[in-house]
Amino acid sequence: MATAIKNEVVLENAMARKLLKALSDPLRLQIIESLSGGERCVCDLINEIGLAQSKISFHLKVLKDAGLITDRQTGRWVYYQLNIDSLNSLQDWIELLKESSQQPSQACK
Amino acid sequence: MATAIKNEVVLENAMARKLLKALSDPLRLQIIESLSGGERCVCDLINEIGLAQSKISFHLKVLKDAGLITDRQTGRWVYYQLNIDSLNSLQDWIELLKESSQQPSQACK
DNA sequence: TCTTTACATCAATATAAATTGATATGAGGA
DNA sequence: TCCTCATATCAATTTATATTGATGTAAAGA
Repeated sequence: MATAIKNEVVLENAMARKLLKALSDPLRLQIIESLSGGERCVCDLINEIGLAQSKISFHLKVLKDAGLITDRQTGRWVYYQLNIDSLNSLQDWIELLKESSQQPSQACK
Repeated sequence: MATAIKNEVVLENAMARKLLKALSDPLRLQIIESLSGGERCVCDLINEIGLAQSKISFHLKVLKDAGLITDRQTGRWVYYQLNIDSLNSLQDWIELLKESSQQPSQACK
């Protein structure tokens, strides 16, 4: 495999790692699923999910640090949105995984 | 939304949750990436990854319980393989997330 | 039947991550 | 300027998860 391509794959893996970690918490998934309907401000998320504000803020930060969501401030409100690019990367990563995964093993002996 | 479709989405979410959780550990990702090259027996995984056997076994179990991999025993060897169906589900789930995620929020006031 | 090999499981411990309740920040309005 | 509201951050604690080293199991060969 050419070095350039190999580096790409390694990068892709590192990114996937971050994204998957961020997606591994049930509350964060609730947030993600809520944002999948479109941009939301924190106050709406708090109402929708019905949990402590500090909790929501904490998890929003995790998601943002991973690059899964972006934010935009308007006055006192902060609006969050899913970052489509990150979702595409994740899909690409999965696609790569599938590619030659069905090849049979050589028998151990 | 029709009940049948809604239930499907809920199911999809529950499955995604399990898969993402299983994928959230770096060692498990190493295993997954190794298996992305094709079926492997545990002994090969241990050599490739270079870590304690009990550790590998533990994480293989987590991955298997989540449905991400399948196993097949032949004599004393157990071969693991990625489960393509689970990867497809995950891709579908991501696809659904993307669908209407770029809709703008209504302003808070 | 005894031994070895490949793998799984378990109990104890270590590590990492989430929750809680309180406080901080910074924008806007009175 | 002072107050309120929306959100972020923090330290202490709780809870969840991974690691370790030892032991168990089942297949195969001597």
